[in-house]
Amino acid sequence: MSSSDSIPGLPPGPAPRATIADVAREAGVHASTVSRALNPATRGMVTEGVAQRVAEAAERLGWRPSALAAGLRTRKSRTIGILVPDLVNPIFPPILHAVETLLAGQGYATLMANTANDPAREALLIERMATHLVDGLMLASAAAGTGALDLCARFGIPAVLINRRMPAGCGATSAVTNDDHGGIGLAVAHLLALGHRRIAHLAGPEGISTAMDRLSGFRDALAAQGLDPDAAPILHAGAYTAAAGQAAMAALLAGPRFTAVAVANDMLCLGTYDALAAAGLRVAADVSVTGFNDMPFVDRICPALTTVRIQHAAMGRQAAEILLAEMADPALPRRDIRLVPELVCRASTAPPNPDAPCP
Amino acid sequence: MSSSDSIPGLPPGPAPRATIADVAREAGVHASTVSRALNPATRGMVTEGVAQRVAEAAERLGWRPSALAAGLRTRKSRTIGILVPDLVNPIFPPILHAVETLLAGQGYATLMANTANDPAREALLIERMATHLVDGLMLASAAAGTGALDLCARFGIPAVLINRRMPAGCGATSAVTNDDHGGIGLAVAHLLALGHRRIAHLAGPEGISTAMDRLSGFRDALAAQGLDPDAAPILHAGAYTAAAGQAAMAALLAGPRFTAVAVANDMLCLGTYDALAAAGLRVAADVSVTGFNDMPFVDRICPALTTVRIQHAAMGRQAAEILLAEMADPALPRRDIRLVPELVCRASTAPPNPDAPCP
DNA sequence: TTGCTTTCTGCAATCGATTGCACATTTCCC
DNA sequence: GGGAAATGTGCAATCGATTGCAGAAAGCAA
Repeated sequence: MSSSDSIPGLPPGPAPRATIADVAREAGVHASTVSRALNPATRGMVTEGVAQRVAEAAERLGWRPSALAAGLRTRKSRTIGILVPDLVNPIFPPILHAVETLLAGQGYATLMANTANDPAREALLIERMATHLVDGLMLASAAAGTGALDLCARFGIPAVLINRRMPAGCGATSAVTNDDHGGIGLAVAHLLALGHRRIAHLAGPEGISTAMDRLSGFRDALAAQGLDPDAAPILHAGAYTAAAGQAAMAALLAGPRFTAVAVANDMLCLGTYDALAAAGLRVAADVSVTGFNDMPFVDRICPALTTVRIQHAAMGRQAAEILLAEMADPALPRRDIRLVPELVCRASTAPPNPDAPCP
Repeated sequence: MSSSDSIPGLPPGPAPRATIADVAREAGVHASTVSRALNPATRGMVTEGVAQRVAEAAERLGWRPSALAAGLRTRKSRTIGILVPDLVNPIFPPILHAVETLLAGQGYATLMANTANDPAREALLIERMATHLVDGLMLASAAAGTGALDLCARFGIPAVLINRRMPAGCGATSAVTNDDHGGIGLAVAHLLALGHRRIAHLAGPEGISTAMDRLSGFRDALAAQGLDPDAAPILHAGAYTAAAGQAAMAALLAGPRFTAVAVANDMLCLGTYDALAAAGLRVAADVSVTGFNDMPFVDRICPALTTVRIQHAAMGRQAAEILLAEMADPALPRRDIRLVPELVCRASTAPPNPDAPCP
């Protein structure tokens, strides 16, 4: 039944793959004709009957194109690389999924790699992607001070940024990100509307655009309401992880009092919940918490998180489309897409509680 | 500053990549010598001084190997493919992460693709992986009746299965899975110990080994305590999704009464929670629920899920190691690794409540 | 110095598909 | 019916690295 049965008298192992030359022999034409007949783009250069014969021969021999051989000649691998900073953060799988689906539909394979937020590892991975001759690269790992884009430029690899931008003036690369500045404004407006006046900000790691934009958005949103941003407790977490969030929140709690905190990212919120619990404070009842990303499952945690929803799938899709377009025509102007987020109100926010215990 | 500055008088765009021939010219030796000097494995065939000179020339020209050209000749792409059934299910990212990390350490790139549980799509993706000449394939998407392994055999691609096995007698392929049969037994034993006697099973989709093994494990665990498995309410969900879990749980609730349910997978538990809430029943207090996988974040849902923890990272790591070993020596005997799971008791289970409302 | 290894390097073929160019048909038009 | 244009195929070079084989150089013994 299995096609791997070995034929007696022949060496074991699968039959060597048929090449275009085998197909040519089988069909009684030249290899170049086979190539033209089998490639949809050049199929028209060949007589209908010949194309038919070649297709049948190829089918009979079980011929499969070799992306390596074709790529060597055409200098295209039909492969796209994507670098994510932290695969285990659940905001990335939906993005990755959208990217992979769109690219697969266009016949591209996706080389995925995880930088673990490590610039050295990122550089190594970009080199390896270059070695594999990826036709384009999607970077979800952008951060200030890494030479990622320089590397891409040196290798001549078209690139787009996802989710994170580069600091301004860092060369022209298209990016698809969220309106982080405006998004955090939604959260702050919501807290203000609930009556909060002493609002803290648990910011993301410095050097990452999402952190910086949300921080400035936070300050601007306060200022717009006549509040003094410099009076607000603000602290940067060391990383976008629950553990870093817990540590930073504990530190915030040790400072001046506040009744609500706008957190830069949902992952940090998980730690924030832990820190509040450890301090004997209840989320919402004592301290309101807002997140950012609406990552999967935060609607099911306790209490369900009020957060700023971003468009995961649209982000991946658009970035992939832009990359393909720029690969086809490198002269295309670079684009800077900001997807608009929306606030999702759940149970982690409430009006300020004057009786809240002081930690 | 940027290395992509174009030199006046030269055509724009990045400089064409240096080839081994360029390095040879620069170093004053033959291309074959360059190849030997630059390849760690053959480095010894060349005089120290020459190797030095070649290395410097390569450095100066910014030479990068072309995996395509090398692969064409050696028939190895230094690329491994991995097929997951549903990237958005959070049990896969940790597995993927472990695989990617281990493979990257060995110099392999990882081609990732999502089958969306669709056998046709899976076949297409395997073909594409073959086109890209992957050196090996990791399948987390195994299901009965798909020709995935036949395809791999036909293309001569070494493969290992992760998380899901093939039905018995389906050819020899190494697999790294959980002891699903024993794992669900832990959950059932826990429920029995709490005093439950009428225990239902919300099973996974038919045809998937995890579902079938957990089902038989559930029945055997009941039988071992002298309970009649045929009396237990059992229903298969249509897919490993929250929505399918909710639908199946609603259907179970319409049947004979039970005080606890052992659910085949954490994703289904999310839907189970929803269905119970819709029926006016409280998790734990009215109906105890156990899951399987201990996927990320189920410790933070409400109430925290009692579940069977599997070894995500170890699974990915071991599977990758086995694949590499079998690639190096195809004659190696096939292995069938079962990782042992453990029960994690949280808040979704409690002694049976005689006063629970009847839905 | 001769003769025989041992070491190192160069030569050229090779992997499999693509493509510019040339040649051979066929078609068309006057 | 002859010449020009259009169309279809074959030829051979090419992409960039690897590797079996052969020859040159160096080392060593006699």
